[in-house]
Amino acid sequence: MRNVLDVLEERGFVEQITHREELRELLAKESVTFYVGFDATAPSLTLGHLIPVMSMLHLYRAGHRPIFVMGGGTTMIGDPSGKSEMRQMLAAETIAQNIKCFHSQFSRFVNFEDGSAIMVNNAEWLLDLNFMEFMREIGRHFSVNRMLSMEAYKSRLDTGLTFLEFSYLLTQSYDFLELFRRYNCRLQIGGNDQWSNIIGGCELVRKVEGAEAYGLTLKLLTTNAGTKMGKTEKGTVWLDAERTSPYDFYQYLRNIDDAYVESTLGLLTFLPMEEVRRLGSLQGSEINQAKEVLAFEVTKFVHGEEEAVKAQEAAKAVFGGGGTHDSMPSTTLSQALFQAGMDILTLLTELKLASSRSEARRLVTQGGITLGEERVEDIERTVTLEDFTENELIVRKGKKVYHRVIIE
RNA sequence: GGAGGGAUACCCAAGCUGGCCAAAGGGGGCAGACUGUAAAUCUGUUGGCAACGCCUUCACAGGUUCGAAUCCUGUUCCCUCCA
Repeated sequence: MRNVLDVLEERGFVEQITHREELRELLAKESVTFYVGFDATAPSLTLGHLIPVMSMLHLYRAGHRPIFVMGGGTTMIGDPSGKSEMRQMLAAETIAQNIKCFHSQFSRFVNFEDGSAIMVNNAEWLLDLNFMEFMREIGRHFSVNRMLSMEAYKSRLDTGLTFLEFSYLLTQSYDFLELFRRYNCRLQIGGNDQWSNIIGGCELVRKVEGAEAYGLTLKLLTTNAGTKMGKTEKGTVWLDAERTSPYDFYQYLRNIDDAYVESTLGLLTFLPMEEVRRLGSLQGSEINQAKEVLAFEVTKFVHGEEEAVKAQEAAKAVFGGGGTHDSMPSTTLSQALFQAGMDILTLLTELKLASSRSEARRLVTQGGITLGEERVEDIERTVTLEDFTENELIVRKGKKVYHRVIIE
């Protein structure tokens, strides 16, 4: 059997590793407990979280034990890494609620029942810490001189950094120590922006416990604009179907840049690498096949096969020949509303295709709105029952946003 | 605690000798052309509305003025230097 570390590297997960060879040997000879921390700042995971989750699953399937650490305690502080401003602190109840949501989402991927995977909240040990004890036991191991030279803090030095944020490194490092003590956790994985926090933890475990602890950082999923993947103009791509429909989720991946198809396939699917490379090497419009595979596979993984098939069929119906499909976003409106006719601006705002009448006006004026096959050119255009075919009307905004209006 | 600097639309950032400012420029977004439901490029657009006008915006609350993002006062927050 192949070494998981090789698998992770081949699939493009790994950015940096501490003690690579040692870690590789360890992973080969025994079941290793490892952890990834998640900040519970929202009630759902996002597409971006899928990278750490996938890396965890590769390890999980190779027989290692993952700990999903919920940042119930650290979320109350806010990590300054990679952020230009201090994060807003969340209320404890909100965090607790978010953690519940995370738990149910993770449960789809791993089994917490049989102990092969663990979920804990670091609030358990962080909230009751005694400051003086903490400083004497933990604080003494950290050099401020070194911390100040870290990339994570440098950028904040001129814009301002509170001590609360500065000590984030200590609290996260302490997590690792605590997890080592509780579960013999030996490896911490995180995004590359976590590198300094991770090293902090490794070193702390080594200093205090004299044990071998390792760290590994993951590539951050980014689009070519440099923005974090999974963050779109309309906000975040969520894994929760209520927040991002399977159709939109599918479409997001279906529309990914050519340049990222291969790497994303490696990271977000379990397809064999030969297949990933084959799909990634497709040229010209051929690569659309690869995008379909990518979108389908990931949607299937997150929402299940049934939803994935529906999303795919809906996409094909829409983009293939102007057909319609049940999975297409739709809105049902009363027939009475169209009896006298509804003006196009009202309809667009009603369907949330435009956030204001001004925006709707702009869209129409610029030729961005199509009703069925007809491009709307007049902002005075009124939509009546005659525009519907079998009680349906497809409203299109731009090239890709389709919305089905159903009357009853 | 003392001295100084700052707060502008989604973000960055001009304006700050008062009217020509719904506010330059860039980024981002949206739309159009091209295309492959891609990228790059080009074009338009980007506070709201009963829309050639009106309303609400330039940290917050007041004031001066015919008129304020621009001047004055107070408040809050942030930064820098000194202690």
